[in-house]
Amino acid sequence: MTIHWKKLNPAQRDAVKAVEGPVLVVAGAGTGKTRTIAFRTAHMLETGIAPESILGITFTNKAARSMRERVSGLVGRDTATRIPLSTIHSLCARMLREDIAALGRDPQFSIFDTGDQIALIRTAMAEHGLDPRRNDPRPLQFRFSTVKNTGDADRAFDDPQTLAIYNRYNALLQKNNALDFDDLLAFAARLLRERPEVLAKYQDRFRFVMVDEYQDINNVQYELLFLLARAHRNIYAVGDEDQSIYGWRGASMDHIRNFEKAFPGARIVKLERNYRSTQQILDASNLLISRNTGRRDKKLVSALGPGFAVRVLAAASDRDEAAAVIDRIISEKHKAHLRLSDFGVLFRTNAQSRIFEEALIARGIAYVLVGAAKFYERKEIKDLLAYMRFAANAQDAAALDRIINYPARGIGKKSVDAIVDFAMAHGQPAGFVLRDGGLLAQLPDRTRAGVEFFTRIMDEFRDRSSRRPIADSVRWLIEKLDFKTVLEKASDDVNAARRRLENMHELVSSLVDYESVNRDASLAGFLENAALLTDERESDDDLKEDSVALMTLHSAKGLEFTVAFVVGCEEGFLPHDRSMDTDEEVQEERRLMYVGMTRAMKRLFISWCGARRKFGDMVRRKPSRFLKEIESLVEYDDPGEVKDEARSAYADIAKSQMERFKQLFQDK
DNA sequence: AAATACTCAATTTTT
DNA sequence: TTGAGTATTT
Repeated sequence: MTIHWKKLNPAQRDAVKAVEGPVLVVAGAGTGKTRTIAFRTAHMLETGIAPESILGITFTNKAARSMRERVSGLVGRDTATRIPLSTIHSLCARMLREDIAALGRDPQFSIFDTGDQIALIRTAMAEHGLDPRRNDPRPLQFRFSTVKNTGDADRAFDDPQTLAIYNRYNALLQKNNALDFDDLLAFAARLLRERPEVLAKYQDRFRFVMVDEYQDINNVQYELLFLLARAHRNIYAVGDEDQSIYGWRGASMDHIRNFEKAFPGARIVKLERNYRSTQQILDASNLLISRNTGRRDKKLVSALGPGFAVRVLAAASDRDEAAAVIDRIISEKHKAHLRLSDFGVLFRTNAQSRIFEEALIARGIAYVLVGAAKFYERKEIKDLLAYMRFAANAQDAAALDRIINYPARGIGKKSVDAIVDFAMAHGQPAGFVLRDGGLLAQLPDRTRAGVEFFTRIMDEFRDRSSRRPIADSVRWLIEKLDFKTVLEKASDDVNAARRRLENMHELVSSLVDYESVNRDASLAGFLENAALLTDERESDDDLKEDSVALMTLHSAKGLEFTVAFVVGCEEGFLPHDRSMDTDEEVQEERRLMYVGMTRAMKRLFISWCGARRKFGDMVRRKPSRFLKEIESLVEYDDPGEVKDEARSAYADIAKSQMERFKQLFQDK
């Protein structure tokens, strides 16, 4: 295998050759980031570096997958699979399974997702005299997460009650022998910080550290990476501050901005040649983002020629906006011989999708809602996983709570409380008291029968799961609990029931896959995968059909469309009403718009409307300040052009809107 | 325990 | 307007 250096531009070549020492690659949108990382990896392997020593960190499973695929294409699958390339969460999970005992915790821990966290926080709230029905636990969940990602709970919580709930929440996690997503990082960081021998082991194992999306790391992730790289200083960070859109989740741009300070002598390589979009799209995007302060100066230059100007569609109402966008999709599709999958409609909030969906359905155009209904978040999957979790970790009370009476077997809320109280009183995890004679004696007959049935099922399931194939034991469970009937009863439509059952079997299939690639497959191992795999698994029908993609601006990051629409470009959406109090927030909103704009390859449309229905009633809307900022580089839609395909009503409205649009800007 | 009625809140969501 | 979650009824 040899590197084809000619396939790289000079900046990319520099980035590929930079192997030793700290390197920051500033990779603008569409500048061939993945290609560069893949080539660099191949280059390293060619110089004799062991694949096992190159740690590759991404934030999403999807990114990890695509990275591995690209490297596979260059160095072959056998070598590529040996590279430890994973999300930072799964890296931490693996380190903790190996070494968490050094911190006095059980390596068999469960991983709690947001739903499990909420349940525990509810309990903790109730115990501290805060009624979870009157007080929404979600803001607390959010705050706790932020605290774990930035550190120091004592300072973060002003009132003692919140601090007490936070401490209780963590105690409950420990009782469940569980870690939440943030704990995975926090415990891993603590492990490396407090156990020098463990740190030395990983520093030695991972001689080269490579991090994607460096602009999105938080403080804990930074500490982790810093510790790993401290000794050898081989850290390769790739990112683009202009695409940092997760500040609200604790990501901090300080790290990418202070890279040279953290790693003195660092090399900076800028990738500015863009292979995705035409120049006029980039000009408008560059102009918009140049309004942000404190950024490293960067200007994307297209390798594809000038192309078309960015076009603004102004509509009278939200329905008209949807109609105008769809008219454009139809006319561009014919004009440029495109497929539906060449089009992407990008919006700020999920609620905006509905009106586009309705309009698309009405006109018989296929679409996919990207990011919706994540596979592992579906109820039937979580239920099934809860059985597996409880089998793997009998302390996992959150899982128990989910399944002890599902399918219904006569165990009511009262009885569940009794079980929990009993467990508390005896200082034992709930799962362990289920077969206690003293407890069973207090339960009514029907309930006792239910509990005994549940215990029997769990025993047999656990026993079967300890042998391979594990998939068979899950199939057995689905049969034994008769989920087919249960699901049919629970859903009003037969198709929904069928789909849910199919999803359960889909989970079994992924278990089969897992067992076929992992020699030492275990229930716990599979669960770890599942807990960290919150990606949607695209279903077969999504892949088959040619369809327009609908998604939020956040989920559009990393994607590209021949023709992209950034819709709802109004004050209130961009920037969002809830994110315009501080300049920091507005700048992040601007980056969000920038991410949306740079998704477009050949044509970019930006739309807005003068009135839209919100929470039931019509409200007036004004065009976004961001539109104003790029006004000099956009053209307004000429309704005449789409007349053939469009309803004539649209043409009239658009004409009047165009006038109004200009007026609105003059008002300012 | 399940079905139905009411109340309240509504940004984004890599794991 | 829609939905999630809770309270009330059957």
